[in-house]
Parts: sequence; C-alpha cells; structure tokens
Amino acid sequence: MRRLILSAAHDIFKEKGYDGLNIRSIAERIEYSPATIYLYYKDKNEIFYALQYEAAAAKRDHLLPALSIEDPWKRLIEFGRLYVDFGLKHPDWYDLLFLTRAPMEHIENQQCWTLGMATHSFFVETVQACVDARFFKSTDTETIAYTLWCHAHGMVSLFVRERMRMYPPEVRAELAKKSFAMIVKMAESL
Amino acid sequence: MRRLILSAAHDIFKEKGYDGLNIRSIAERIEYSPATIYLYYKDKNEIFYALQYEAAAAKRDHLLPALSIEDPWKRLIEFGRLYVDFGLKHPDWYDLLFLTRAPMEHIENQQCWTLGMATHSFFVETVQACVDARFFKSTDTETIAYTLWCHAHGMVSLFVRERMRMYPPEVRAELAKKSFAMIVKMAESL
DNA sequence: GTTTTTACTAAACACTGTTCAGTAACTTTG
DNA sequence: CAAAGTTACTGAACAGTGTTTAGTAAAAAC
Repeated sequence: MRRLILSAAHDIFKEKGYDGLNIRSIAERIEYSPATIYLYYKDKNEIFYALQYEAAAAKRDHLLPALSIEDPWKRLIEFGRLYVDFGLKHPDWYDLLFLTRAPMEHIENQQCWTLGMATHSFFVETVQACVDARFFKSTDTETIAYTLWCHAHGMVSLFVRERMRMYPPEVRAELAKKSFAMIVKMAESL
Repeated sequence: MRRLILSAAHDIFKEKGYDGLNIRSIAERIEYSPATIYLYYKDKNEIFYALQYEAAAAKRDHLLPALSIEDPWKRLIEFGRLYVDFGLKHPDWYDLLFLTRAPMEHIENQQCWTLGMATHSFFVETVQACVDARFFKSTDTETIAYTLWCHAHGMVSLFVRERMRMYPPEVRAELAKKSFAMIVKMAESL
C-alpha cells in the first residue's frame, strides 16, 4: 500500500510538478479516501521524504557512468558534467533534492540522506584522488570539492528557479556548457 | 494605503519569514479586513513583487560600497564578497530574490527586475573592465561573469536552503570564506 | 456465534487565497 | 436640503489545502 501511494505520488509529481501534488489528488488516483493515506504515511512530509529518496536514486543512477572511469581527473570532469546534466534534464528532481525549503528537519535520519551522502562522498573522494595524484597545487580537498560543487549547483539552481531571464532561452544551455569548460580550465590551474 | 499594507507585509516577513506571511496576518496587523487588501493589490503575488523590490533595494544598498572602488579587479572582489555577505546575513531577502519559486511570470515588467538588472549590469561591467585591463587571459566577459556568479550563488543557496548539513555549523562560514578566496585565486589565472 | 481486529471512509476542522453582495459614510447634484 | 451617486470598507462565503476523529463494515480469532 505504501508502494501504491508513493507510486501515485511519483506519477503526479512527474505530471503536474510540486504544486500539483496534494493528498487529495493522490487519494483520487489510487481510488481511496484521503484519510486512508494517513494510515500509511504520518503526513505529507513523509511522502516528500520518500519522493526525495526517489530523486536521490535517480540522481545516483544518472551519475553512475562516471564511477567506472579510472583516471581521477577525467572521472571528476565527467561527474560534474553529469551532475549538471541531471539538473538541467530533471529540474523537478533537482529542485526536490536541493532547492525545496520544506522538510529538512529530520532528513538526516532518512534513507535519502544516506544515499545523497554516498554520492557526495564519491565526489569528494574523486577530488581527493586528484589531490593525491598532484593534479592541483592546492591540497585542500574539502575547499576544492565545495568550490566545484558551488559552481555546479549555482548553474543548475539559477536555471531551475528561472533566474536566467536576462539570457535568451536558446543561449542558456550553451552558456552553461561554456561555464563548465571554464571552471574545468580554472581548476586545472588550481 | 498601499504603503501601509506593504510596510506590514515587510514587518511580518522579517519576523515570521515567508511562511508566516499571509493575507489575514497583514489585514490583522493594519486592522482592516482581508478583503480590503484586495482593493489595493490585485493578489498576493503583487505584494510579493513589491517585497522583492524591497529585497532588491536592500541588496543594492549592501553592494553600494563596492561601487566607489576604482581598481576594477579590487572592485570585482569586493562586489563578490559583499554579494555573498548579503546572502549569508539576509537569507530571507536572498531567498525572495533568487530562490522563491512563485511569481516569476511577469517579473520583467516589475521595478524589481529593473533594479536587479542594474545591479547585475554593474557586475558585468566590472568584469568587462577587468577584461579590458587584461586581468584575464580569456576575453569572454559573459562567461566569466556567469561563472563567478554561479559560484557565489551556489554558495549562498546551499547555505540558505540548508544543504550544508554535512559540514558542522561552525565551519560553514569559514568554508565559504576559503572557497571565495579559492575562486578569486582561480580567476586570477583565468 | 460472539468478539476482536483490520481496513477504510464521511464528515468535519483549521487554515489558506479570493470574491461578492451589501453597507455606511461622504460627495455631488438638482 | 433632499436625492442620487461615489467611495471605502467588510461579513460572509467559496474553493482549495493538510489533517483528525468518530464510526462502519468486513474479516479474523476465539
């Protein structure tokens, strides 16, 4: 039953986005009363957590191809490229993971957090591998990882939350590509 | 009357944040009925636009000290520093300006947009001045500006939307500082 | 066959944004 | 001055949220 509810929530989220998702629409889709949902999920936040987990899993799957790249520098680049690609292709998922205000209070206890942290750790480890291989002059792995992440996240969130209106729609993706290339260049001389 | 409503909205927003702000709470504070508000503002979005303008003005004021710096490179650095500083000090304003999903549809017509664009133009012009002064090897002003903006915005939004839980609270500001220094270093060799 | 447990829901509550019919006071007009 | 019109405002409602509670019908256990 939990699966049924979550699956319906998933579908509605994909169809109508965040705003179109509400308890009554889920209930209608699974042909149960709204009250029934509360027998299986404490509140709407819990459904959100579960959806965030789906998003985290989708993100992990999207990044998976980078895992198998031997060379740490190439792996880092591909990881970053795929990260941005995921955000641009699945703005709703990205939004849910990194831009939603709502339910962060006890997220640390959730599977979603574990999954997200695993992906993040992989990223940091790749940066560490680059540091170990003397790809950078700097050895401050944490700051390097954070800096690169900020840039990628900044790009995606400006896009997702539509703060790129000063650029015509058709140049936005191109600009993101150029900026990504630029940060790679910058990182090379770090 | 419009001023009265907006001033109340402003206060409530500062006190209770985005979520505590609703029509009835504004009405209560100014001691009018909720319906009255609709005589002066079309809907809640219009009040939002007005608040966004306040936020944009607050941001401009915060960045003002950078304007008078002669040296373009120093000006750019100080501008960036103040930008991040504004975001960390006034997360609610920053949120309203760059992270709120809601009312972006017709924002281009709003004063807020004009004000925000002016600030943004100043930023791009400063980058252009650096390019003209051969501070960078690259001459792609647009991409440089966008890249720097993405990094700053990424830092602030990860902070504002509380996606830095993997770092202990006390290191977050420090990490931001280090990352800012790092992007400056990176930009120097751009 | 009676009792207990399970699975579910209708109806309500409290809270949103928003609208509309109506009212009381002030202004204009004959 | 009285009638008509205009202005400023509101009570009450509507529709849409998340959520709770009392109750019911069916299945399971005894």
